[in-house]
Amino acid sequence: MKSYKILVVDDEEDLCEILQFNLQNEGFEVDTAFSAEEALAKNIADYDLLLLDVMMGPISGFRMADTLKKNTQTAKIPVIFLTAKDTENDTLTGFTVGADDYISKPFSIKEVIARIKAVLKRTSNKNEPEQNILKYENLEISLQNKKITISGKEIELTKKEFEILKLLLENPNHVFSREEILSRIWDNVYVLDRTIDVNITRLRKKIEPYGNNIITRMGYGYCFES
Amino acid sequence: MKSYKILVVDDEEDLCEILQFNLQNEGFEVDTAFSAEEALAKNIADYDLLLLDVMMGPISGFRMADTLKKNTQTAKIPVIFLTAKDTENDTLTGFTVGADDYISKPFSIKEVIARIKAVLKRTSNKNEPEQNILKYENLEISLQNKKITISGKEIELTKKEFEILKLLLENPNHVFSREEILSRIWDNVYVLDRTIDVNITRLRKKIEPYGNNIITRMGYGYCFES
DNA sequence: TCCTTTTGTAATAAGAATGTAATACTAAAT
DNA sequence: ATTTAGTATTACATTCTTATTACAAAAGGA
Repeated sequence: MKSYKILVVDDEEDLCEILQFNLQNEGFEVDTAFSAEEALAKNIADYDLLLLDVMMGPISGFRMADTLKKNTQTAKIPVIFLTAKDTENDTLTGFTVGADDYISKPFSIKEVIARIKAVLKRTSNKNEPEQNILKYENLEISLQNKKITISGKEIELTKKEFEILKLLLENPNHVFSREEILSRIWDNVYVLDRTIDVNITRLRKKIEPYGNNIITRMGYGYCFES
Repeated sequence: MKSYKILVVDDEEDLCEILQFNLQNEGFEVDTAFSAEEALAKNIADYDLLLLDVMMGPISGFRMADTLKKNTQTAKIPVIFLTAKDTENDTLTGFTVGADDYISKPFSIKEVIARIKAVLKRTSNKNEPEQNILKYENLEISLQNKKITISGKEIELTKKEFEILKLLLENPNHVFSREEILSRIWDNVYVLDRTIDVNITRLRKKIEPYGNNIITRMGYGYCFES
């Protein structure tokens, strides 16, 4: 069984060592960094989990996590924050940045280990079945599958049909002009407006009985009406 | 002023009643359900806010909220979780599921009411941050929908009718000459002045009882009088 | 490559929106 | 009062917009 790699980032060097020692004892691979800058110099994508101190140096743990969340390669790496500050406000900020857990100092090593294991367990499951599903009544559209089901029955849509339905369903009751649909879904915009009509017709037919939810707004365009 | 509809879901029936009684006293409309299943049987989309117990029956409040967030019709309804468990872990799940607030039992009714009002205030701005709605009394015109409603009842307008109403309503009490209306709404200006009259007539008829608000200024044009 | 599927186009049909003209009103002006 | 200019209303004609169909052209897979 592959061992997990953990990066500990904290400006208290003693604490880093203590954590490193104990976590290695638990079978994790552990690296440490004493500042966000030092951490960011490493290849973060290699790690399976980050332990970030909130209060340190010029770049706080929050800001560091924020940065990582914006990078596709590191966005999904679970983060546990370590902090002495225990105000609600901080807790909240941590969450908005996508913290997977939050540990207040002082903490027991046992607690840290338990949390780490919990987070790893949770996220290892999560990585796969990323359920991006849009629903309207019995109409479910799965963004990862590019498939839709109606009352559980699978319906095959072509790419264009799918994209149109997705666009409309993401903004129910919003009227999209043909120009808007074209520019959002087509790469080359050199197709006729009538093309949209045809695709709408095809889509409507396939998603019965929800075809009627795609409404024509004469002179304006189309919208999905809920 | 319309009162907000709140759904309370908790397996402690006593608590439900207490909340219902107190919230009704505050002027809310309140329904209760004693399980997620019971709640889901209702038309959730009707409610303006949900109070969800975390720990109940086979479907937890978290899972219920999760389900709702995936449905276009219910995704934007604010959720406040009620829980006896005050562990950080639960708090976390609550946020990821899109909780708008989080109240730990035991709580004071005053606190609950305050939180509800805060959340409603926050989200009521958010729900239609698209100031795409023009209003005059019970006449609402939604710019993204290209639709209008009168006392909640939907009225179908044609494009020209809609554009005229929009123009007038955006500038109440301003008299627009036929020339001005033409140049603003018509692409080719090669139509007769009388065309406006006809469109005004049609519009007036459709927006009863607000037809009379579109005033004729003899020799000048039309305006919407408020 | 051949075959299948997707996608775009063109032609036509259907339907809705809009414009026009004829006529009836209405309010101001003489 | 009568006239007149401006407006309302109606029915009808026209024009626009969309729906539908069949077919052609790309795009993709085996």
